[in-house]
Parts: sequence; C-alpha cells; structure tokens
Amino acid sequence: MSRIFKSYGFITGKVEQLFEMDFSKELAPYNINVKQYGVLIKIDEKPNSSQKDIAKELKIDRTTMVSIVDHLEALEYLTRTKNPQDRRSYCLTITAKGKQILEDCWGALEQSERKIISSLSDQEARLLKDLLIKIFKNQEES
Amino acid sequence: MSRIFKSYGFITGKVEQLFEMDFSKELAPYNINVKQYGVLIKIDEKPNSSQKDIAKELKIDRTTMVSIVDHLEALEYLTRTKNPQDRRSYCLTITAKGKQILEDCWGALEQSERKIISSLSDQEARLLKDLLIKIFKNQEES
DNA sequence: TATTGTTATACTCTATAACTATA
DNA sequence: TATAGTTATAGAGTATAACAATA
Repeated sequence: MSRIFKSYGFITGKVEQLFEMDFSKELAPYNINVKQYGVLIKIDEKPNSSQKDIAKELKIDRTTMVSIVDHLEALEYLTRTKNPQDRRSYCLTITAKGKQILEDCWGALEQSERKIISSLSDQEARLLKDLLIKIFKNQEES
Repeated sequence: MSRIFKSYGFITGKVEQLFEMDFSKELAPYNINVKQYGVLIKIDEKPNSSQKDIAKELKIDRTTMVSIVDHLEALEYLTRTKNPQDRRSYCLTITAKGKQILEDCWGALEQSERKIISSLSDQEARLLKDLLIKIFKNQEES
C-alpha cells in the first residue's frame, strides 16, 4: 500500500476532496461555493455579527470577507446595516430568501454526504464524526 | 452546536487544514509543498512513471504537472529522461538527494501528525484512518 | 489522427498595504 | 491612536486552448 494511505493528512485531504467536489455541484445552481455557504450558516446562527466576527470564527481574512459578503448581498441572501452602537461595523442579517436557500442547500448537503459515506454503517459514520470533532476541539483549546 | 459540526464535509475540511498547515511548515525548509511531496512519494514508489501516469493517480492536471516536475527537477530531487520505448514521454526517477529528502520529510510528517491526533488513543487513531480509507476506496471502485 | 509534454493565458482564491470613516 | 471595512494590487494555484514532437 502506498505511503499516501499511511498518512492521516493525505487521506483526510482525499476524503475532503470527495465531500467538497460533490457538494460544490449541488451548490452551483444557487451561485455560491462551500466557503460562502459556511458564512451564510454562521450569519444565520449569530444574527447581527460583524464581518470581523464571522471572519475570525471561520479563519477567513477580513479582506476576503468583503468579497464574500458582497456576493451574498448581491444575491439578496443577506443584508448589511450599519451597527448603531458602532458605525464602523455592519450588522449582518440573513434574508428570508437567504434562509430558504440555507435550508434547501442543507438538504442537498445531507443527501450528498450520505452518498459519500454510504460504505460506512451508521455506527461507523457517527464514530468518524466524533473522532474528527475530538481532533478539532483539542487544537481549538491549545 | 453549530451546523458546521453536523456536516462531515466541513469538519473533515477543518481537520485537513490542521494537518496541511502543520506539515507545510515542516516542508518549507525543503522548498516544497504538500502536493509536490505527494508527487515525490509516487515517483519513488513507481520509478520510471511518466508525468501523465503520476498526474492521473493523484488527480492533477497534466499542465499543472509540468510546473511541479520542473520544480522538483530544479531542486535535483528527480530526473527526467526520455522513455526509449516512447520518446514522447519521460521516465521520472527520484535521485539520491530526493530519496534523502523523502525520508527526512516522512519522519517530520509522522511527528507532525502524531501531534495533531494526540487527543486520540492508538485504537481511535487506527480506527479513524481505517474509516477514511474505507470511504476513499469505495468511491475509487465506483 | 492521437498522445505526451509544453507554453500562453486567464481565472479564482488569497494575502499585504494603504486608504476611509468612525471610535 | 486604534478599529471595521474597503480598495488596489500582487502572488499562488489551477484550468483551457493551441502548439511541437512523436506515435
């Protein structure tokens, strides 16, 4: 067996590619990519966040954030309103249209992921996610 | 808990980022990135492969392959020699210097990955890798 | 006519630095 | 003086199309 499969990094990258490629196709009709969808999720969960708040949480550069929010605003998936408490920043809010897209895409995401992990039992799938979350949470702490 | 962590794709991407970022730092002194290191591994395992062979296996575009091999050749990590059986293609071969770098970096990779997965038990780590390989192998077949 | 490798080119993604408006 | 957001710009990384050499 190739060394490629002895490395956690390489195999994780390959599997990530599978998820990313399939879900990207699902998102294409909505004119957004996976990163932009991630931002939409966060804005839905934390309404009135600023661009900086979202950028920090998702580890996106604040200049990159501008074009992402521009794009989602142009599609009318979110609105920018000046924060009255601090007029330097915006309050980002998801629109009804954005909320609809969010839910539609979530269904597509679940379907896409079920397809990718179809070779795993329910127990194995749950275990996989738990292990990945354990790794991620561990480094968030440190 | 955020929807981000309910998605296999997002959490796999986050963990992949951890592996990638850490190993990239280890590779920097050798002047190569993770993708280029992957190519070096393949050339070591299948000497005399053509650029197309490697490109196909690692799902890299053949035009992208040119610059990767240019780079590794400039560093004297591999050699290009015309294939006598088919002079359109090259036989790619790792050099002694390339082999040395390969092994040095492999040690660095193992150390880097042990650090990232330090919150898992040996059994959990083995299980994680098995599950990821199972997903990848499954789609390779289809 | 098809294939391997190459080049030119363009497009996306991202990051750095300098700017503006607000604090 | 510092911060949120913006713009201009440049650097990766990647993909498409046209080309040369060889089959």
